[in-house]
Amino acid sequence: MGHVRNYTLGDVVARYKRARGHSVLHPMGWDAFGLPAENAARERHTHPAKWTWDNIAAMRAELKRMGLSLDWSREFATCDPAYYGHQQKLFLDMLAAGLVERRESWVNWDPVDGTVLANEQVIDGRGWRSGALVEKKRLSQWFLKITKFAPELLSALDGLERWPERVRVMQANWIGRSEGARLRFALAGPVDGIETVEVYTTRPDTLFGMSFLAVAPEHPLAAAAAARNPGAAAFIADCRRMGTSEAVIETTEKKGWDTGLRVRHPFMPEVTFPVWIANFVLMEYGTGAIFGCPAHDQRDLDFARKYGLSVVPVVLPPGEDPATFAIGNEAYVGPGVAFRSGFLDGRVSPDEAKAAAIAELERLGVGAGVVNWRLRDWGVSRQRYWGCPIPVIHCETCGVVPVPEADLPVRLPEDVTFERAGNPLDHHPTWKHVACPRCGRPAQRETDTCDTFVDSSWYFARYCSPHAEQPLTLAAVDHWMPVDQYIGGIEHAILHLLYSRFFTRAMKATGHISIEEPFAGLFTQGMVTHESYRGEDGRWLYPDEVVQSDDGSAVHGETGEKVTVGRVEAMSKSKRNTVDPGAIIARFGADTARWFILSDNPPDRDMEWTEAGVVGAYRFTQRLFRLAEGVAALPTGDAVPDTLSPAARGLRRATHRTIAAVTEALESFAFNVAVARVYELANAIGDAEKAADSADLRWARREAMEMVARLAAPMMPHLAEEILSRLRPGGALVADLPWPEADAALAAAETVTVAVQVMGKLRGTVEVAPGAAQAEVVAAAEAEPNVARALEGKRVMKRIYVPGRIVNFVVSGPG
RNA sequence: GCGAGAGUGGCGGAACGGUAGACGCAGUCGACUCAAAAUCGACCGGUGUAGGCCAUGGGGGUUCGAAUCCCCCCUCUCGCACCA
Repeated sequence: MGHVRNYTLGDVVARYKRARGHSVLHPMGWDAFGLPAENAARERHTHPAKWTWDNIAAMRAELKRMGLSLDWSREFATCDPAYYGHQQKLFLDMLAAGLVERRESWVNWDPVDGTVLANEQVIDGRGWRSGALVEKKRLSQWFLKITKFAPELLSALDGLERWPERVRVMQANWIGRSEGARLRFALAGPVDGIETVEVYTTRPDTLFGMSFLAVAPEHPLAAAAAARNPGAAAFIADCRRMGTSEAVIETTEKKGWDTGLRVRHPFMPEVTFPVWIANFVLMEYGTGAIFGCPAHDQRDLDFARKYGLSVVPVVLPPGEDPATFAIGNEAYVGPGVAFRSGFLDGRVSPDEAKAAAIAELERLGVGAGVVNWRLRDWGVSRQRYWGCPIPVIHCETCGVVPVPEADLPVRLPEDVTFERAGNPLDHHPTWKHVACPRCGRPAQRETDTCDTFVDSSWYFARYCSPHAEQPLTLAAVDHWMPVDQYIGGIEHAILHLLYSRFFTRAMKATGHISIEEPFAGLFTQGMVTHESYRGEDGRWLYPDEVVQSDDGSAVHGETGEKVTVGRVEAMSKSKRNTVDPGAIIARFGADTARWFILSDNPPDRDMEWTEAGVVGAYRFTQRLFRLAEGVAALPTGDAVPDTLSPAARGLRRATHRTIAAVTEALESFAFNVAVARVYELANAIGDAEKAADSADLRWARREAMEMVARLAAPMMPHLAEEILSRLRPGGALVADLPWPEADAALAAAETVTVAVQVMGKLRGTVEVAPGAAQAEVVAAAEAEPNVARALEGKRVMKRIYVPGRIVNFVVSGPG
């Protein structure tokens, strides 16, 4: 249902923009690789390809029934070699351009299943299937060098004006530009030839407040310590069981191990500090080592308190006395003045003191000011079957050799088994054994496949020329790209959208496209949620198994057992709180489903799917149809009226105001408001039915009814056509008509209601002409009886008048 | 833990810093009906006999005026790099 909502929103935009005269490309495709297909294969002994294609067929049928105005001639699936072969070409071009790199990194390893686990497959540190304690394991992996583009991925965010501000902020924080210093601490005595430890810090101004140095468990110095100290080795082994996800690392209890090694302070060579291994220091960020200043960093403080390390404040907050200022359980991270800091004393922290500290580090030749990025390169290797094969060959003589272009696509073998643990591509009997394209000797294919984020990082551009023999054709992408309106869930705010932004740049660098930013406009929609239900034995129940009993409580429709109604949450198969779109369409029709989806709430929020809401939408479709039949039955041939009775003028005003209001609502994605305006106009037509019949009112009713159909058409296209065909037998299709324009003169108000306040409290309202002079409005306001009573005995100090809106009297006096 | 959002009647929600609750759902009463459904009409935040007062998660602040802007707090949601 989440997809159905997403595509319904897109279809409204597509139909609306088409009516506004735009040439709209509204395609559909399938992001079809990934874990779910492999999980299904393991659990149900079906082939991932069959499972995937069956799902695609079912979903395609569903979308077609929704009446989406999609260009199906451009459809493709990412699991089709006709698609992923082009992706392999892109990969090879990026490899040649130096945008791909092979290096080692850590993965979650399930020692029992003998397989790499996704973070979501690690539950409380254990493999989801085997229950074994997960270990970190080092593997050689492929990386796309997104960090090369970090500066422009950040700066270009400013140009994405039609993106939600929060998404831009999240991406900026994710890229994480920071200015700080890299500096080397000399070890008091070298270990295994290691003489210094390099540290990155954003707070060189607090160096004099140092109390320890900490390295990541994966840091070479940690390994050196482990080699001579079993305790350190055990601590590192313990850290290896923590998993690789940052959320886990950050929420796990902070722990450390004192290696016994010591480093000299760069500004105070005679003073040394202990070197700890800490489980919260990330090898991937900065240099994998930090200096700890507990007084001015909360995490360092927690660590120092736990292990009894010194806490020395060196930044004095404004108004504090240097003699008495002390740190309790909260680090001071605000601005101040450096003290107890040697040559930094008296400098303003952080800015001035930072600059001075960096200058000194540079003078001493032990460090430098640097810009650091939080963004890491994108590891795309997956040790899995159901993904795009990475098109390289490993040869003992030639090393890594790209698959020749003529041999693309590298196809997945179909005869694979999921009975064995590990990657089916790796233990396939023949697939990986090939001759080296360069020297002809026996060699092996890469058995890793691509992260599915790669598949979804360029599909939007492929729609421009979906059948081309190259990945993209410049003429087509130059014509269509960038995507004018992209719609997706907020859960994609960072990864998918950032990868796509990077990939577009990488495609430009390899000559496939001429733009940098793939999505000019972005809208993030909320999830679809539903109540969840459980039977007496705690098993989850589907909504259509549950009925209301006579006393209003929920019971099982067949067995009558009591049902516990759980919280409203995102639809998921595991909780069975899903609704089948096909069944809804069969029962109520596509327009009802679309109307409910759009009317329920603002599209960027989560929507709750309710039976009552669907029924309400269905009733409205019936009501519109009845109204239309009533209007269609009126005698035709009335001329455009020259003068209007009050009833007809009122209806025409409502019609033209509705045109303006619906247009504005659609432009701003306020589809629920657009729906409300259509309801209002329908209500006005209903009222007009009861008024005395006259030629001008008949004309106004026809106009109003036609506009209801045309304004609702992007949302309920089928009924709109039906209504218009009755109003204008043999006439145009709504889909072929331009979007209606409001007549400002007809929409104009005859009087406006001005609210009258006394000291900001509403005391009455007055009706005035739209252009009435201030003096006139204020006089009318003062004359209003209730206002006059409130003003009695008071002195009016000030009269505030906002034309057409409000008068506010500021008074003084008793009471 | 860190980053980003959200919070308004019984429910979904509306509201350029200017009459809080448009519109819909549910509900109550009435009409129609033998009856029910459908449909149509009226009512529908709380409280008070009333003038009124109280109400937009909680607490402060800015302003003639705050759901809207600022600060602190609470709750929920999304993301945290191998779910996509």
